[in-house]
Amino acid sequence: MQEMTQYELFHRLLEEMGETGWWPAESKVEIVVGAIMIQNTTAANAERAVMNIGQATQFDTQAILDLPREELEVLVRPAGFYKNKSKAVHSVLHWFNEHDNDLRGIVRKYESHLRQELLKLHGVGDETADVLLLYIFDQPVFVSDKYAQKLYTELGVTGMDNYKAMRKKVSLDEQFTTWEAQEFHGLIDEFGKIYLRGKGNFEASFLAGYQLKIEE
DNA sequence: CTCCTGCTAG
DNA sequence: CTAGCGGGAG
Repeated sequence: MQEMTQYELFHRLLEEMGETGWWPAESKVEIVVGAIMIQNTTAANAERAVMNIGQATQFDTQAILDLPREELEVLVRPAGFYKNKSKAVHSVLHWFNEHDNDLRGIVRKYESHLRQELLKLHGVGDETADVLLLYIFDQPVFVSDKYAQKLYTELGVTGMDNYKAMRKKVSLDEQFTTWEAQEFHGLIDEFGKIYLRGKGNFEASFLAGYQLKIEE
């Protein structure tokens, strides 16, 4: 059993798999839309809905907000949960609009309360809030999605069962830059798609036999 | 805890 | 045919 820190894990993943370029999107609005579409859905289904919305609106905030609810729902449909996700897209973009789409201004205004503010938006829960902090507001946070929970559990970290316990236990090592934190999440998910789906796959991976050391 | 929804890998 | 997705709300 070899021990490694989160930062060492990040570099190991990067060496083995290469840059992921996460979050793959051409604009912040597309990232917001994608972050909501992906909720409990496969990437292929989410991508269809993202493309639908892009074709209809070019990811223009006002164009999306101007869509009648039923039209937006039709575009979202392939990603599933179309009513909730349509509301979620609307609530987040409407909130951005109220702040003149000034993302830096939002960060300055809310500072350390930003996460709590995001959680108030309909359709934004723990994970999506962290995804937005990481890819929209460029803050180096750890996103504990299902793959991260599975990976950390495989690496011997206990108490990964629910988000709050996890957030209390796992925070990124200080040395992570925002870009590294963004890549880290992408790498964990790309790793997860390959090695954390069926059983026995992890044992066959390049991370088998490692223990993750979490700093207190 | 249950429900929300579409899609596909197995 | 069902299990399970890069979750969230009530």
